[in-house]
Amino acid sequence: MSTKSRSAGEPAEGPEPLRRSKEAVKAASLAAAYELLTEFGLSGVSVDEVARRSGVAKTTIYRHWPSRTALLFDAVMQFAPRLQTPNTGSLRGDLTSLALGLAQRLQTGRWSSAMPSIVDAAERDTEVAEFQSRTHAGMMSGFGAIAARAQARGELDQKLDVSELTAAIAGPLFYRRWFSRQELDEAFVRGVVERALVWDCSSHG
Amino acid sequence: MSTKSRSAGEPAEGPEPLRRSKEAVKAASLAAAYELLTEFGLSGVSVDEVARRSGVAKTTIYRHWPSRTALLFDAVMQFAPRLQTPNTGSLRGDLTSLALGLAQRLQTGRWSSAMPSIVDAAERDTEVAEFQSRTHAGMMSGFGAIAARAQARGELDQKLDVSELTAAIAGPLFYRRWFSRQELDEAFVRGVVERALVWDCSSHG
DNA sequence: TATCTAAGCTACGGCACCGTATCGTAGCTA
DNA sequence: TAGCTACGATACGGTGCCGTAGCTTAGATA
Repeated sequence: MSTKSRSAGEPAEGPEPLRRSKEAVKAASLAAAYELLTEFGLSGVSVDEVARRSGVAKTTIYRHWPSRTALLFDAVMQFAPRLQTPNTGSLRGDLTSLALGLAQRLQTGRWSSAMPSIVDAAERDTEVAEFQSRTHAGMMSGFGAIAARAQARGELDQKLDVSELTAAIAGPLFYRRWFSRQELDEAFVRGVVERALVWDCSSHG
Repeated sequence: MSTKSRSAGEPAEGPEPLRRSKEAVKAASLAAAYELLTEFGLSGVSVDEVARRSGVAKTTIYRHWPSRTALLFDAVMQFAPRLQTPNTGSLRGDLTSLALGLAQRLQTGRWSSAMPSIVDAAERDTEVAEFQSRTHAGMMSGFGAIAARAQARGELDQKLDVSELTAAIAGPLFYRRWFSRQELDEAFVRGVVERALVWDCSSHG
């Protein structure tokens, strides 16, 4: 009821400054919003609740963001994950590594729990839809990088449509995670990658 | 302000019976709920709005369903679509037809607009999750039927995992519809099916 | 020490929603 | 005609939310 937080993040116990700096306040608000987002989805992020969790006064939050939506955008932006692009030297190795990383994120990442609510919002709000498209493209850019390298090595057909390759691999993973709700084990992921490789390498030649 | 509706569906203008039968009232409520669901997603279905749209008094709605959630379940159940299983005589023909039908539904079906909100709800409510799994399995049962026939004809490896085949085809379609937000043209759909066939037929032999 | 910036608190008006209570009444059936 | 069933209208209590107002005060800076 009295001891307030210390810096970005949870309400800690240090009796430090009862008043936080502008930056600390913004960070704490965003952290709480992020937390709520992953826990309850977009609709679970209310300004009142962010204020409660962060220990930042609601009025203060409104001094930093003009509306709930603005805060939400900032929070989503902040943690939009980007898959890091592996470089194993072979197309098969790269794709397998990337796919396994993606599967990992899908299963354990807190982001994957917030995703459906964003997709849902995008369904009826064009601004969100554009934002989501952009963010998503960024997240999946690893596929493009990998394909480009493979093409440079002559390992992959020059005129292959990267977006098809991406859909062929990410699609089945996403499908299992959110639609059929089956397990995403390593065998499945490797199978998906092999399927994509069979097509791209042998069937075109 | 005064003239009420006629039967199941929209508030029509005929000054017909101001009081509808028990059945008509239930049908009208469900129809309105369905409409709101496809238009605004799960969270857009409020009892007040259902009452407004259907012309059924809120009190009456509560006489038929104990809670908003119960009404929602009924409404979702009612229209959960089931892809009809084609029978063209060949595996390629069947899968292509099924996939094209699915793509069609994804792009034009009102159901596809409600889906993300259900997935989102399933993310944090196990009851919804189970419901969704079941419904989804039913919707995708066509793949199993097709595969079984192909296996009986010896066109398909007996030990193929149908769920992998389903994921390989439905996955990329869903992915494009909701995640990458790209167009789902016929060429893409056919490509996805070919990819699946290449694997299942040649690579195993 | 004086000043100024920005955080904190309490409270509010407005709205949408859930679920219930109360009363009135249409229309069927005995 | 009497009575029963189920719908309709209004209203309410309670909650959660958005965004704002008014005021206080900590802490950095000049």
